[in-house]
Amino acid sequence: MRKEPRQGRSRATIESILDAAAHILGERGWSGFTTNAVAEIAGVSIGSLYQYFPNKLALIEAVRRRHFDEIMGALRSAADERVPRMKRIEAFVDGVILAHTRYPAAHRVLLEEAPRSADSRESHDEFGLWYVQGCRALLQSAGEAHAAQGDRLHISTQVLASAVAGVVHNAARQGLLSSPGLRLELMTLVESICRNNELTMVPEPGVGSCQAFGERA
Amino acid sequence: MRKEPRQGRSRATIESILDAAAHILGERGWSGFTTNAVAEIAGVSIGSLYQYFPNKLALIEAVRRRHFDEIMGALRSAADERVPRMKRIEAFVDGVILAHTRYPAAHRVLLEEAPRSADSRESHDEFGLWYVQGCRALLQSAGEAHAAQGDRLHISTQVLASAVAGVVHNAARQGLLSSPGLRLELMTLVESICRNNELTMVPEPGVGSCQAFGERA
Amino acid sequence: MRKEPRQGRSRATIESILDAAAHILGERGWSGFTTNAVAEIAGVSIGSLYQYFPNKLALIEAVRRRHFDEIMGALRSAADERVPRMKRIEAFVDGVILAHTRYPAAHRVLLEEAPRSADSRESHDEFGLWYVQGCRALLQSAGEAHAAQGDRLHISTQVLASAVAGVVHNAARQGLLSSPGLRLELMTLVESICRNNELTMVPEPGVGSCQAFGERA
Amino acid sequence: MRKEPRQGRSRATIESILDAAAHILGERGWSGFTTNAVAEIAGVSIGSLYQYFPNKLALIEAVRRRHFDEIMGALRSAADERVPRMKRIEAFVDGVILAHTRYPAAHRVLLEEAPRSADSRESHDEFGLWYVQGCRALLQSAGEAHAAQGDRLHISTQVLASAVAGVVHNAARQGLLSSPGLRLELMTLVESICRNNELTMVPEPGVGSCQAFGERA
DNA sequence: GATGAATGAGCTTTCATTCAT
DNA sequence: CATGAATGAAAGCTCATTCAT
Repeated sequence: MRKEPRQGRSRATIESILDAAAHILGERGWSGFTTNAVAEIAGVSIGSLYQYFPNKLALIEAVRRRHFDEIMGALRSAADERVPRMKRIEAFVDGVILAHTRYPAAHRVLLEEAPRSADSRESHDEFGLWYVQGCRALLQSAGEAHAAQGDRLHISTQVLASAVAGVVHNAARQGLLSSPGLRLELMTLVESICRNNELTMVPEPGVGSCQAFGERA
Repeated sequence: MRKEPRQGRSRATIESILDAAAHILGERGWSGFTTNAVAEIAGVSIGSLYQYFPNKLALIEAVRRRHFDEIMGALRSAADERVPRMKRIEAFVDGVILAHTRYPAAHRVLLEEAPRSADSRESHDEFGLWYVQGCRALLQSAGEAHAAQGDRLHISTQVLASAVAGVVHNAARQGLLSSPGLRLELMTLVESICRNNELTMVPEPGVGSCQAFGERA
Repeated sequence: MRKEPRQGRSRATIESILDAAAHILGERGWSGFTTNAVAEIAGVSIGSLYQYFPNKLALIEAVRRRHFDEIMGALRSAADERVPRMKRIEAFVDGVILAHTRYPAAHRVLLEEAPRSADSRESHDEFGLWYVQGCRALLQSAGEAHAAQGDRLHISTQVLASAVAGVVHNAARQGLLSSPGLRLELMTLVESICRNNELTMVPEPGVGSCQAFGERA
Repeated sequence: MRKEPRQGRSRATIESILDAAAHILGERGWSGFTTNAVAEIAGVSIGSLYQYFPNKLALIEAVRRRHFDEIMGALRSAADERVPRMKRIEAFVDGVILAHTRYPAAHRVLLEEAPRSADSRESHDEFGLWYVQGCRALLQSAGEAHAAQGDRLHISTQVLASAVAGVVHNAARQGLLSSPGLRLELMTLVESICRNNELTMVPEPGVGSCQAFGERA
């Protein structure tokens, strides 16, 4: 951000710019996301937009931050180890779904299409990193002592993170976000990944189908 | 395609253009996908490119077709009902992974970012439709007589399709495509979704944890 | 026009663009009429041009309108039925000549070469229609009660319109626009067509040479 | 022309190229006149076209020559001084109309839109010059001893040439070429210009309305 | 502070022309 | 002789960004 808003009206201006940005991102995709369009939808002049955001990337970075803050909230509420596992998963899924209800399509664009700011490129994306870390925490806390580690944990984490993202973003596109069935299916999915993470470590016959593919290598 | 190649060298030209296109799509994303860049990477003049592809959209449509043909091959080999369920899932997962090894990142861009050709816009994307249909077939054949139907099946299908896509595309980005762990985890994921599709229809106590969320509404 | 100018300087920009456009149209013809050339001559950037005119066609349409407004003024001043016929013809010819003095060659290009905007294509060109209507009015008012009608009038109108256009545009090309002889000859031409329109309806021997070709079919 | 055709088939090739060129010129105008399009319509490869015509300009120059030969034929037949004036005008008008019946719209494009070959630019266009000379000859022969000269003749010639061209080309566009009324009106027009050329030299009261504008300057 | 006019690099696409086959 | 694949300059147009008002 170029300068901090000092008065109330500039804070409102910034807010309307961010809303317009999220709206356009979801509605027209990254290729339809132009600063002029954002300014017009926000009802601000293009000059005002550039008074607060030095360039296009800084603008989506701000939008991204808002979105990710919501996601991270969901992950934090799922990280409380005193709560039983199911409840944690439920909190995670509900939080993630909730975070996508305002601008359903925007988040996928943010995560998949929009380029990362230059500096965070190589050290992985900052926000993406946090999200993955949150997923790993969930896996570890879920599996408690039995949780996998190393490569195995890394892969499970990636699978959990990307499966949830894929399902939620697609559901947003299909208008299925508020469907109870989707919520249920998603919880089952998360739970299944969590449980599989434990099981493959201490394979016990008959517990689940997972052992059908029992790790040999 | 604007015209069929008659001489040998033009066939080679077309092939190199498609390769370059897939390469750039994966490397620079949709916004970095410019016809000039494709021509340059392909080592042909921009004019040659336009001799075979009337416009940018026709070009990605051709790339998309190549990619989707591979995916559909995987789905077809998983559709053989005489083969046991596990084998079918294995064939599907292996086929999907294989289809992403040449240009790992390109397919996500193709599916998520790149705009569809104007005519296939409203009737859903033709290729996307086929992919989803293939997933539904897998679910139905997997669940045999017990398979869910209607809304429930619709959601399960979307979840299967988007979870697999999400995981594979992310794995491609992370360089995990060839990891055996990823393959295993993915098969477990698919199997879990398939099994859950049955179970929630005819819930039997003790079979799986899925009933923990047993449908109430 | 894409947007109305709000500040003074933009009005000047638009004016200079239109002037440059008319200039180039006359100097280099339609094939030499490129938006980049117009912008350069106008002394503005190509981006500024496109801020006011959404595309090339909208630009010439604006130039055309300016030109046609002048022509229509000439026709209107020739439509006053209280004025004697000769005076009306004089007003028409003088008006038409005057309308071509600023950018002598531009108008021919506008009328003959430049493509019409897509929407006015089939319903005949709007401006061309007005011009022809004006010519027909002149013929009818000139011939008073004796004026021809139907097919005959249609042809006379087309001949009047195209002969005047042809002569004036050629005179502009040859630098003869300001020659008094041209003005005289043009008036004679118009008067002759008007008179011929009457005579062939009520052929009286000896009145004019026109009956030499007296209509037989 | 790049090389003279030696065999029969190449003569046929050239003929079909010229026909295609005239066709396209009339149908799509100068901006739609592309060498590739001509080759395609002619049913020849683009390479063959360039074997006979070194460039685009040489091609239209050839088309122009064919057209002008027909026009010049009309003018020649109107130049025979032993024939009475009316007959000469009739021959001219009929010849001009006939010359436009094959590719009605092509000739206007040729005369008005298409650029002249570089060398004939400044010394006026060669063909255009011939046409104007023919018109002057008609005027002089028509007016016999009384014909005007100098500036006066120059202007009359330009008016005659441009009026006829304007009317005929417009008639071609409107599909009026074969209308007997058009032929009649055109002859009257030519005759009127011829007669006016004489009359203004030896003004006699009461003969025609032309003296109403009697030259004062 | 806010505005919006101005900028120009860069994109997609066309088409006259050459030359290997 | 004929073919058509290949070329690339140049066109129309967009949009991130600056800066005078």
